[in-house]
Amino acid sequence: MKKAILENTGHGSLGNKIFNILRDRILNEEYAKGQKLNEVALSKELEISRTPIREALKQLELEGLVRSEPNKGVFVIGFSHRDINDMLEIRYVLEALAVELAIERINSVQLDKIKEAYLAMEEASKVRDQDKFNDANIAFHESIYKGTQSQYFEQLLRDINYYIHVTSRHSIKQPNRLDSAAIEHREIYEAILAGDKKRAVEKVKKHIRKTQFLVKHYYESKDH
Amino acid sequence: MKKAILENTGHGSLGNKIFNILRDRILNEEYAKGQKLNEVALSKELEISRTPIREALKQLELEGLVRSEPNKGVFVIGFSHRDINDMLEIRYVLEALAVELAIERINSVQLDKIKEAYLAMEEASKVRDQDKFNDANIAFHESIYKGTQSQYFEQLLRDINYYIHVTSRHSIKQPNRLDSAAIEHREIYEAILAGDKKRAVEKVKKHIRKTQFLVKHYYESKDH
DNA sequence: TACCTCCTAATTGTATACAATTATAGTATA
DNA sequence: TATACTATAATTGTATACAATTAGGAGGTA
Repeated sequence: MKKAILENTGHGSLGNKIFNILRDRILNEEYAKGQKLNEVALSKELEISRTPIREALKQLELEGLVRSEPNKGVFVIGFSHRDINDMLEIRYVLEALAVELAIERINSVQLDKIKEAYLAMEEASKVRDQDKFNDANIAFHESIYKGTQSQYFEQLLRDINYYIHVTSRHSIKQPNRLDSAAIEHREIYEAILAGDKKRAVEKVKKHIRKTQFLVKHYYESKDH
Repeated sequence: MKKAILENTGHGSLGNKIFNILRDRILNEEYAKGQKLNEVALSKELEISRTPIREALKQLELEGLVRSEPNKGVFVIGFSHRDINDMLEIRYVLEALAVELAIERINSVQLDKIKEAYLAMEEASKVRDQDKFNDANIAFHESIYKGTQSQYFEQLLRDINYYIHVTSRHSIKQPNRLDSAAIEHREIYEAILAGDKKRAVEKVKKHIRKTQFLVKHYYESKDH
């Protein structure tokens, strides 16, 4: 019964599945800030042993979503609007760097995937399919990360992007945003294809700043 | 007998100690690239159970130093000179961003620690104490990271900095580098103290670029 | 009441046992 | 010889048992 929760959740070991579940819970603020994540309670709830739970908690700790106090337990750190904004600032500089490296190093397969993702975004934009658009959006950026041919870079940006995406996905759900976002991605793709670093960096920066502005605006309007 | 290896190695749980040991081994290239890290072999060598070993391997995986194949094991990824340079590029943009944020947010305690670290560097430079200089250097930068008041930022930059420090520490061991490095840090500190973002960013960038140049030069001369 | 001490229960840390998967080697077959 | 199959060993994944540490409360004392 309860195990259904595990079935549609990522692939790989139980630990990874639990990690995905807990990460989403934290990013969706289902746990209060500072709340302790009890191992046996979680293992009972999810009907598995403590071992995969501990694996997942370790992973969350390294992602910076919980902090672990020796012999005491792990506690939810949570995040503020400022944290989200900081993440976007980090993403701003790193995406710009990534696209520069990608232009130098990307191969044709990865380039095709960018194009594919961009076309999917354009299509999703036309039919107003937010979910499809989001998936294509993620695929677009991850293809750029892969293009850097840097394992570390790829992983780093994927994590940051996921964090931002989950925490601020509501703020981007604006129907008329899809069209402009599609255009922005097209511009980025074309600059990469042309091997024009300067233009690519400029377009990426413009895109991230726009996203940042929307997120910020969303939270400010929510606070008042 | 063998347990002596664990005694001077970090604090906290066994898993963390093992993590530190294995990370240093990988960064010091004591394991060949692609080599498999066998859990029972490691647990026998270090005379502990598999549990802390697995913890450490998980941590290494998230740091991007090993990759894990389901039901097969974890394998050393290793790193190239290009990886080190990529790290320095990432550090270049992130340190610049960090110092900007730090100027906005830093408190007096953290500011004092920067000053303290800078003075220690100057002293170490005078007496040509490389180890003391390195420690102070790390403390200096980590105080800036803390000044951002961003848990995530702090952790991210600490990891990157450690990676760079361990992999390229030989290249920076140049006695006459100490003096100029001390001056560079002094300039950074003074700019932070004055709250001059523009100048601080400029000085940080100059400092990282210089480090990057030395590391690059070192590896290029080693290759030929 | 306030504070200390001790005891017990709860919780985390580590070791071991068991299950599931994968690698290896040997044999049979074409 | 080369290939496919099978049995066995080795290895990882998960569960459970045990050890060490911490939290919380009962009871005593000033």
